[in-house]
Amino acid sequence: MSRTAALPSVNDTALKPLSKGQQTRAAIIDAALGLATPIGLDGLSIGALAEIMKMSKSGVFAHFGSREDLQVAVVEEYQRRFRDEVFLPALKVPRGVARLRELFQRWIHRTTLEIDSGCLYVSGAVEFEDQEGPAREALENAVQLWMRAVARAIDLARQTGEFRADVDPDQLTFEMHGLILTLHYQARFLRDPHAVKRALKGFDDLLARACQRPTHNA
Amino acid sequence: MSRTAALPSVNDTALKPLSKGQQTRAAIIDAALGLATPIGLDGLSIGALAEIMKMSKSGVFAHFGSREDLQVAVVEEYQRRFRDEVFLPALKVPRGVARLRELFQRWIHRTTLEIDSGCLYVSGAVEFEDQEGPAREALENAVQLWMRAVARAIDLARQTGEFRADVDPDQLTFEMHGLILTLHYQARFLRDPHAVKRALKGFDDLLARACQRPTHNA
DNA sequence: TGCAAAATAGAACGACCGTTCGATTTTATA
DNA sequence: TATAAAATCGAACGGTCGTTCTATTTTGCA
Repeated sequence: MSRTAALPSVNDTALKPLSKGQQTRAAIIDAALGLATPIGLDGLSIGALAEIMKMSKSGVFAHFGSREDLQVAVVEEYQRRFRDEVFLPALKVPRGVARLRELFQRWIHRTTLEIDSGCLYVSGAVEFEDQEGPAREALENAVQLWMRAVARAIDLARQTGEFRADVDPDQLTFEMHGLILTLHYQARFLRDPHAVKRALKGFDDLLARACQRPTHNA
Repeated sequence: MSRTAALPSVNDTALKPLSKGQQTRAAIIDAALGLATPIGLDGLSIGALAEIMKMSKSGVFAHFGSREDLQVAVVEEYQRRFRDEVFLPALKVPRGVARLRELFQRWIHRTTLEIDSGCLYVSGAVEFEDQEGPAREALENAVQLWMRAVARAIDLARQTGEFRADVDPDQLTFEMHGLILTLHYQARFLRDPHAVKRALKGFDDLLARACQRPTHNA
């Protein structure tokens, strides 16, 4: 309840050196993340988590009011890392196509790493499709925020004049998301070794289409 | 074990009018499909299934040697319906772009219906990413078969000369799959009302690109 | 119609789940 | 260092799960 929207940075390194409780809590969340990314948030069990942490079930449980709160904490930590690895570094690249390209490459790179570990934004979306509650809300907020960030980067590429004026940021975001999702699907489930190459090729085609001056219709 | 690859049609209507056991088995699978599409194959519980069927747990269980066999049966039934609704009808359309378009439209249509109910090829892929066994194999076989069917339809559109000669069927299949996956994601999880429109627009762009004569490089 | 075979029921099992509660240990502070 | 607070433990709870048994009922065929 205290920081649903704030999402303070990991690098906030406040002067206080973290109490014992806070640092075990952080360690639990870290372990939970490693457990939830392959199996999913639904498969996350407190018993298994306790075993990894070499703690009692109730000891782990006490750090979160409920399993649901644990799931929310895991989602927020995942979001934090995604933001730090993908979004923030890309802001250093000048706005326009260059930044969008950087954004997508980092997105691809992270997805590539997740071919072995799994992606919470994918598994979570499937698990919480029909299921309401705070965990779903946290997940949806995180994804929506990221989608809007991508659309904004596209819009900036249009404002710089690199993209055609009639490029629809939401449409292009949709198609980029599609490339990521099918990359994940083909590589992680179907074990297709060519998936990364295909996603990059697809993105190049999208860029070419968004840049090209209108040569013809249909 | 008896029909892993055969997958006999529902319309095989053999002369024998189905024994009592066979028809309750079919009814159970039907109910299981309705239960598994929203929740997933992992969430499929024999207890819940028994309640729906108004049978005892052991009564339901007896029709399948194990929960795993039940999952396989559900996947095969899902595959059968997908084939009957999407693939087979499209074969009546002449090969080429027309048939490919028919294929995709039916695919989209089915995905649209599944915005409320869920898709086994999506939820199953997530659930069985790291999990070996017959259920995963059945699922992977079904999806691979469908991917190959799409790629074949694309190749035929190339052979008719409608598509450029350098169009890569697997690449285009990859991108079409992406449109479907993000349609499912955006519509079912994020509840975006524009998702269908975006997927259709994306497909039109893919077609235009595959048809157009090489006007420039860059 | 009679009878073996098939289908279903019902109870019980061990395992794991999230959660609660009271006791105990560890931490942080005055 | 004493002491209140925070952290952790251990046992137990009710629940659901897949699965296994043994009866009992229902089916289908001679």
